[in-house]
Amino acid sequence: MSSKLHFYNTISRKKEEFIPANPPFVGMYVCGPTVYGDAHLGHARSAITFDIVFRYLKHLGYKVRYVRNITDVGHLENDADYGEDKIAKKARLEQLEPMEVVQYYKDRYHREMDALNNNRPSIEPQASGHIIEQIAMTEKLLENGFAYVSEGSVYFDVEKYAASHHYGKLSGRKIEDLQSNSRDLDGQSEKRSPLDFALWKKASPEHIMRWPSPWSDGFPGWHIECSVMSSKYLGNSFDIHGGGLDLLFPHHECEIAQSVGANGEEPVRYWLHNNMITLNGQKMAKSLGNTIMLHEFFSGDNELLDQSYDPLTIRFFILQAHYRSTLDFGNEPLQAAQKGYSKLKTALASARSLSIEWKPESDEVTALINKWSDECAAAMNDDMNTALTIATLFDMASYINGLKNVQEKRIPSKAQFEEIINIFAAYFEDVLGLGSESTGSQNVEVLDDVMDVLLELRTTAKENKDYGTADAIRDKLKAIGVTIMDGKDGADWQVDA
RNA sequence: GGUCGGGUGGCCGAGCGGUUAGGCAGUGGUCUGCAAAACCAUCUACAGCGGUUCAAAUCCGCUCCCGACCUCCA
Repeated sequence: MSSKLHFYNTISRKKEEFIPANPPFVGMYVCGPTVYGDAHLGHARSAITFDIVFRYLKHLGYKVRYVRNITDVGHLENDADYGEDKIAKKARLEQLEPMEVVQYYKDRYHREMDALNNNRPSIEPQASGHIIEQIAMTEKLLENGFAYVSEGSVYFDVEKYAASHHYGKLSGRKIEDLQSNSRDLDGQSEKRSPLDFALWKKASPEHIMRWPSPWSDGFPGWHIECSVMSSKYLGNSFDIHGGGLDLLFPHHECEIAQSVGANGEEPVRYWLHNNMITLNGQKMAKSLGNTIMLHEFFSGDNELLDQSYDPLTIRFFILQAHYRSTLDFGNEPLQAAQKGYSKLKTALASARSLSIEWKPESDEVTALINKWSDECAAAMNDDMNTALTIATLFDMASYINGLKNVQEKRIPSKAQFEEIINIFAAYFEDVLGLGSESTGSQNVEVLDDVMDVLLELRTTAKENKDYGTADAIRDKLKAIGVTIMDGKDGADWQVDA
């Protein structure tokens, strides 16, 4: 196998071979959620995308430290909400402590990400726990002459920085264009240039989330937490920075400017951005009011949804598209995903319990195994083309299912079949995270025994041509979500997704 | 307006110079007491118009649509 891992690096706009700075260690930072509301499908796509990076790098043998922040200090809002901290606003609305709101949504976020089978990051730092470091970095930027104090707030001086560095290198923006396009926002009089962004913001009197600083009682700016927490846990220069495409500008551009301005080092070697999920061709966003919350998918409780969807169906749906493409949501595609996913899951389960007459090892089967193994690796290595990996898994599933047919000639040896299962499981479960966790082993065993009893009764009924009873057993089980499948040698069953 | 990215068969989606992508749906079979599942076979494509090339969904140009960012956002 000759293919090597390549990522599309946003900053160079090309696929590049991934070579960590300090192998076998890899540092990855991903922009996490603002915990003042529930997660929607877009949050799921980002989390799943970088969970795949995390899992695949580990699969390749790297030691990965995955840092994903929790934003809990709030940021400025425009319009009527100008100057008000998002979390504080919500808190007043609900008469809760701000940190109580944070805790509530953080817990829900974790539960939903767990349900999607995302591995937890290695470190999940909160912005509120790094105020001291954010103040320190702001001081460093003031010292280095890239920031200025104005009315108790501190701003990054973009023009000053741009005189000696390339501001816009990530997003491909030109500073002249930005200047001519900038809009008039309130509070810009404090800034020397509309392009400047806040490092520290003085809190208005009604703003309850606030911390003391050398400049004012206030709160950190929007971008500084990521620069601070990534360098704290991964170093001034680290391998991978991930996030949604919508964060490219200004957020990630500002992160580069801040880090370079403070530390004099280019912070990130590979920039990875996942694309958006669209609904009727438009992206899902809070501001557009067309978001569907994750818990609504799980419960089906949204008028846009025909039914509820299993979290792993959502995961599969997302992985069937490449992470850099937009993915259009719909009930029909989601239902297609549900069936396809179920097919793969069932194929793996039946492979694990398959017993047929094995043949001696054959070159033909060995060639197949090598082909599948290479295809899976090549697909993942090519900028994580999970859609292609899944296509290979479908090939393997067809082969596995076909082994029961008498006309199948390519019967493997026992060892070869075990290798096939290992490859399938390595990608399906470990890399793509699509294996469903078996819950409560003891209950499962009891259920197995109970089902054996029922199937035995039904078989007896069938032998007596008592199809009424046989069908009644099948129908009633179907009604509670268990499907009976009659086969050549006995019946099989599965719990519906 | 500026800067990017798209338009693939009934639906979703890979591919980005020569090979069946794949899934779901449809059709015809096999199997089955019936069903389900599974397997086999099969049908719909590359927005339009030009150009480059032995060869273009894939490269170039134009046209028409659509989206993203520039503002909190995955």
